[in-house]
Amino acid sequence: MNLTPNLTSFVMHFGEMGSRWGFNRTVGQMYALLVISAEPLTANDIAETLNISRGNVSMGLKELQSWQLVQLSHLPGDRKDYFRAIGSIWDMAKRVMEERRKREIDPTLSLLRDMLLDKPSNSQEQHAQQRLQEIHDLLESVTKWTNELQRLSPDNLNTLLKLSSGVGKVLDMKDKFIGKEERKENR
Amino acid sequence: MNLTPNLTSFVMHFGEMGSRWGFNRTVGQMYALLVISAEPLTANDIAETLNISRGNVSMGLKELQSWQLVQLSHLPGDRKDYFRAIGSIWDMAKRVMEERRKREIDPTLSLLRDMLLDKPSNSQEQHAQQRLQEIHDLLESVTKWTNELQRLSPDNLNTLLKLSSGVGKVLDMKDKFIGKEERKENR
DNA sequence: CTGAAGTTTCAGTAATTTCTGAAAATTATA
DNA sequence: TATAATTTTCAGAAATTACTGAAACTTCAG
Repeated sequence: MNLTPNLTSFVMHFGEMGSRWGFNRTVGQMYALLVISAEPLTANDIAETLNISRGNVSMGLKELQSWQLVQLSHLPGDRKDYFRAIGSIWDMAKRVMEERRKREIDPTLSLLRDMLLDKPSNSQEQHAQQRLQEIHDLLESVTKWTNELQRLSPDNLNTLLKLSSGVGKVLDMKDKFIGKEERKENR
Repeated sequence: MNLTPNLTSFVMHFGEMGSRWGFNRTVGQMYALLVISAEPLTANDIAETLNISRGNVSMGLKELQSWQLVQLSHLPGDRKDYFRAIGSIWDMAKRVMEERRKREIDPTLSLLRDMLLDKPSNSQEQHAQQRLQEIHDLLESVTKWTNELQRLSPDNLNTLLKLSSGVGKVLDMKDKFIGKEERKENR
């Protein structure tokens, strides 16, 4: 398959970004290609279009499938495996968030839980535990919140994002009007 | 400086996680160490405690300063540079979010804006542009929303997180009660 | 100005991650 | 069952990223 220069540059860019989003360059390229492609593609199509090895494509597709971003399908009378991107772009964002939470937050949270069970054995640990507690609470809030997001439909996610920025403004107002003393109590 | 085994394992763990959060292993370790330490530390303290080279510490501190997570301070009558973690843990979360948005979202958003200005030159581009538009809109929403978050105090951030999960439930209810037809119109 | 105390830089090396491609495995067809 | 079509695996090569440590630089005190 041949891409226009514009689309090629998008695919390449997405590859670079991919590495920041948790998958490697070629996996990013592969996903971008599948997203913009109108029809499902075979692994060979992908390898050819992106100039990467067949083996690499196979591994990349496996990863994209494990992220549930890509789906295998078959054409009648054709033995080859065809792949296409599944879900809306919001679904993909949710998947990425969830995956990142698993990798980036969950392990730390569980380590922190364990550490906070131990009584601090000296003043160094005493001070450290306060800090750890703060981190723990933060991560726990974020986890709860992302769980919540997972359950929402794309429509509702959109609504929520918009509501949130409004609420942010309201909370700001509250701060402006309520006296310092009262605010201190809430800390 | 000598850490208890517990704290050592936390620092090491944070190092591993660091690489997933956008900075490398030793930078993560350095930050963890500074966060749990009651007093500011010198670059030498850090190098010794973590068993890493002095040069590496220097580079790492520079990076942490650029993220505005660590601050240089001086002790009276002492020429050495002391460093400490600044801000609450929420401030650090905000910084990480902002930094990641800059690296992970902004460049893609600006590429997409440019691409969407071009008229699609054939049916392949036609289809692709629809997809790109969706991605663009998503990224733009997320950007607006993170800008909003940046402005909130830790207190209000907390409140907002809690509110959001409530709102999520309400939106769910709406979906349950409103008939399918009506929902379709909103798509 | 000199040198001691401290910090930064950066070329080279080490460690890690990604990619290739040939061989092995799988699956369908005749 | 044999064989042809296709996919997967994985050892090693290539590319990337992180780290070291010696040399260069900065700053200050005498």
